[in-house]
Amino acid sequence: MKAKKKPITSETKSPSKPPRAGRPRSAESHDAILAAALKLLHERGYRSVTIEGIASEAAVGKQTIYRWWRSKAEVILEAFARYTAGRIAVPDSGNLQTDLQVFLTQAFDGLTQESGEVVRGLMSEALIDPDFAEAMRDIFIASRRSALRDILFKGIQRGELASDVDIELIIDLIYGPMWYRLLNKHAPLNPRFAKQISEMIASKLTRSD
Amino acid sequence: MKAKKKPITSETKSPSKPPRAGRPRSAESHDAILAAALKLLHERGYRSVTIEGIASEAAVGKQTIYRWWRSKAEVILEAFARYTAGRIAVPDSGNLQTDLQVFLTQAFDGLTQESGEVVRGLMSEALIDPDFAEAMRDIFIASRRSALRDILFKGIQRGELASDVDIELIIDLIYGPMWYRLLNKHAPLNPRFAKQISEMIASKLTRSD
Amino acid sequence: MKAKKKPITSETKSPSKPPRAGRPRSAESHDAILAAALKLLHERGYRSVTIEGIASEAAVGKQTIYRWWRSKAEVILEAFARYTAGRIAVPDSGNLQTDLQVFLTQAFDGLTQESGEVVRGLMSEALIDPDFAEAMRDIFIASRRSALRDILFKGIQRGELASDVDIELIIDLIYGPMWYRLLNKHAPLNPRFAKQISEMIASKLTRSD
Amino acid sequence: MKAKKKPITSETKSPSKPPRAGRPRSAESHDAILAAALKLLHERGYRSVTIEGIASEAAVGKQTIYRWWRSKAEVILEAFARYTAGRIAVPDSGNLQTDLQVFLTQAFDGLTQESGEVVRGLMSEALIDPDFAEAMRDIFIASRRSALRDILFKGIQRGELASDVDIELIIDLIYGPMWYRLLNKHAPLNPRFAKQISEMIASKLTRSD
DNA sequence: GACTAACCGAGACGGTACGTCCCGTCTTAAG
DNA sequence: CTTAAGACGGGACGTACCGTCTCGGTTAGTC
Repeated sequence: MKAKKKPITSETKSPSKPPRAGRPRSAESHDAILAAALKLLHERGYRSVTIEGIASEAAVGKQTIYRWWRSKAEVILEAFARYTAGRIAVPDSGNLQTDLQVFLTQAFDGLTQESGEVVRGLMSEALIDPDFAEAMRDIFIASRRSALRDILFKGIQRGELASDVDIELIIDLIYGPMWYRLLNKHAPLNPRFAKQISEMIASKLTRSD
Repeated sequence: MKAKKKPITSETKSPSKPPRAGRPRSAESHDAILAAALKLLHERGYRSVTIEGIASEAAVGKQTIYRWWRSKAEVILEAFARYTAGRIAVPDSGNLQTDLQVFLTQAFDGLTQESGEVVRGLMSEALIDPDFAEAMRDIFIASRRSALRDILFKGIQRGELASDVDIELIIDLIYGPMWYRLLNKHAPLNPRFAKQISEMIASKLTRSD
Repeated sequence: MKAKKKPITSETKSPSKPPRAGRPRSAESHDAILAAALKLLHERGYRSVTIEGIASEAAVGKQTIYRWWRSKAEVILEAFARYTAGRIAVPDSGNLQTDLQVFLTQAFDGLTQESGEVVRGLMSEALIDPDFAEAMRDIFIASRRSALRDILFKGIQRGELASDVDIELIIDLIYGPMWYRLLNKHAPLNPRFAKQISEMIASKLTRSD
Repeated sequence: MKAKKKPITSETKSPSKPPRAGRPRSAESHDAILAAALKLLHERGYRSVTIEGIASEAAVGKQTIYRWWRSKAEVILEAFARYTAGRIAVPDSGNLQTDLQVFLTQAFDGLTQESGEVVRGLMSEALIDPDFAEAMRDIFIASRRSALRDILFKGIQRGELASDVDIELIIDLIYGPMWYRLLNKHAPLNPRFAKQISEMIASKLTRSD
C-alpha cells in the first residue's frame, strides 16, 4: 500500500480512522471541483485545463485543490473516472470471440472523440509523472484489465481456453494494439479492428479444441 | 509532405533553392543545441528540459532555436533521432519467428533505462500536440514500422505468410503490446516477452503451412 | 474612549457583568499567545510574525486569537507592553535639565537592539492601520508622553519653567528627535544625544532665570 | 557605495558602462509602471497598492517590475520622488528664522492629505526593510536634510549662527518634531507649528548675537 | 570594397500559470 | 460557550518559461 503518501484519489480519510478535530472536508467543494474539471475538459481540452481555471470555475480556493490532489492530472483522472464509472459492461454471450468483439467494440466507442482526447491527456501525464502513473494504473487501467480478465476466465471455465494459458499476457496482446492506435492515430479504433483482434486471439488460443 | 509549414526537422534550406544572400546557418549552433538537448535530457528528464535551458546550455540565443524548430519536443526528437540513428537492424535468419524474436529483443533493449524514458517523454508530448505527433510518426514510428514491414514481407516471399495477409494490422498487433508495456510499466520488456509475441504471431499466421 | 468597538487590549469581560453560562476564558491560552508572540518577535522579527505562527507556537486555535485581538499588531502590542511594563521611571533630581537627560538616556536605552526593532515594527503597522495607530497611541505613546509631562510639570512647580509654557509642544520637540533617529537610523540614540536635547530645551526655556 | 547590489532606483545601467548586448530597457514600460503606481496610490492608498495591480494597470508583465525594483515600496518611492521632484525650494530671505518658517510651512504643506499618507506608507516599509530604508534615506530623506543644511549654512555665513554649531544635530531637532507629528497624528502639521519650531531654534541659537 | 541580408548572442518584453503563504471565517468534536 | 484543530474562499506573492522583440555585432553573397 501507499502508506504515508497523499492518497491517489481524494478520499476524506478512511472511514474507520476518526478525523478527530477540525472542520471536515467540504463535499460541495469536492463536487464543484470535479464538475468544473469535467466542464473545462470538454470546453477546452486537456492541455488547456489549469488548476487556476478549475478553482475559478468551481469558485474555490486553489489551496483547496492542492490540499486533496497533487496535480491537475489527478483531479481530471478522478473526474473522468467518476464520469465513466459503471460504463464497463462485461458481455456474456457464451462464446469467447463474440465476448471479446463486443467488449472491444464498446471499449473503442468510449475512446472516440473527446473521451479519447481525455485519455490521451491523462496518459501523457502518466508517461512523465511516476506518481500519477501509479494512480492511473490503479484507477483506470486496472479496472479495464480486470474486465478483460473476467471475459478470459469465463472462456477457461467454458473450456474454450486451456486452463494454463497466460491471462496477463493475453490481456497485453489485446489492449496493446488498442493503445497503440489510440496513441499514434495512424489508424482508427473501429469495429473492424475489434473484430480482427478478437478473431486473432480466439482462433489462436482455441484452435486445437 | 507538409507543404508551407516549417519543416519538422531542421534542414538548412532545401539544396535546390538558391541560397540567397545573408549569413548562412551556423552548424556549430545547430550541433550545440542538439548536444545540449541530449545532455539535459539525460541529466534532468524530458519534463524538466526547457527551451531556455537548452539555449543557456548551448550558449545560444533562444531565437536561434525558435528559428529552426517549433517546440522543445521537436528539438529533442531530432536530437534523439540522431542519437539512435542506424540502430534499427533488420535480421534475416530465413525464419519468420526467429526474425521477429531477434528484432523485438533488440527493440526492447533500446527502450530500457534512459532511452525508454526519453521515448516516454516524446510520446507524452505527441499525445497532446498534434503537430508534434505528426513529426513523431514521420521520424520515429515510421522507420520502426518499416523495419517490421520488411521482416514480414520477407516472410511472404518465403511463403511463410499468405500473400493476402494484412501487414499493417500485423504490425499493430506486434508493436501494440510493446508500447502498452512501455507506457504502463506493469510488466517488463524482456526477451521472454519478445519470444511470446513472436510465437503468437508466427504460429497463428503460419499454422497451415 | 472607544465606545462600542472591541477593546484594544483583551480584557476578560467586565467583572461586574454576570459571567453567564459556558466554558470560561482560558487564561492559559491568553498567556501562551502573548508568550508565543514575544518569542517569535525576538526570533524572527516583526514582519515575519504571523497569526498562524503565533497560534501554532502557542498550540492555540486561530479563532481564539481573533476572538480577543483584532490583528497581529495588537497581539504584539499587548505582549510588548506587558514586557516593558513598569520600565518608565520618572527621575526627580530637582533640576530640569538633569531630569530630562536622565529620562532620555534611559528611554534611549530601552530602544536599542531588539526592543528598538520591535518598536519600529509596531510603528510600521501604526503608520498603515489607523485603528492600530490609535491603540499604539493609547498604550505606548501616551504613557511616555505622560512621564515627560510630569517632568516638565515639576519644572514649572520649581519655577524653572514659565507657567504658561506650551507643555505639549515641548514634548513634541523632545520626543521628535528621538523618533526621527529611531526611524532613520542615520545617527545613534546615545547619551550624548540625550544630553544635547536636554541642554537645548532647558537652556532655551530657562535662560531668563 | 553599493557595488554589486541591485541599484536602489531603477536606472538603466550607468550611461558610461555600455550594456553590450540584449534588448535595451523599455522606457515606455518604465514610465507606465511609475504612472500606474502613482495612479493606484491616489485611488486606493499605499496599503492597497500591489505589484500585481501595478503590472495590470501598466499593461506590463510582473517580471518587468521585479527586474528593476525589489519591492512595491521601491516602485512607489521612485514614482513619488519623481512626482515631488523639484518641489523643495530653499528660501532666502536674509533671516534665519524667516527662512526656516517658510521652508517648514512649505514642507508641512507637502505632507498633508494624500502625500502625507504616501510618506507614511513609505516610512512604514522603511521601518521593516533595511534595504528599503537605505533607499529611502538616499532618495527622500537626504535631499530634504540637504535643503535644511543649506538654510542653516547661509545663517552661518550671515553670522546669525556660530560657525561651530552642530548642523546635523540642529537638523535632527527640526525634522524630528515634524516626523513625530506625521507619524502619530496627535497634532497637526500647521503653519503655527512651523513658526514654533523656527522660533525655538532661531532664538536659542542666535540669542547671544 | 561597400552594401545588404540573414544570421547570431543576449536579454528585455507581455503574458500565463505555477505552487505557497497567510488572511479572516467557518465548522466540527471535545471539554 | 470556549477551545484546538483545521478546512474554506480568497488575494497576492515571487518564480519559471513561454514565444516575441530589439539591440549590437558577425558573416556571407551581390553590386
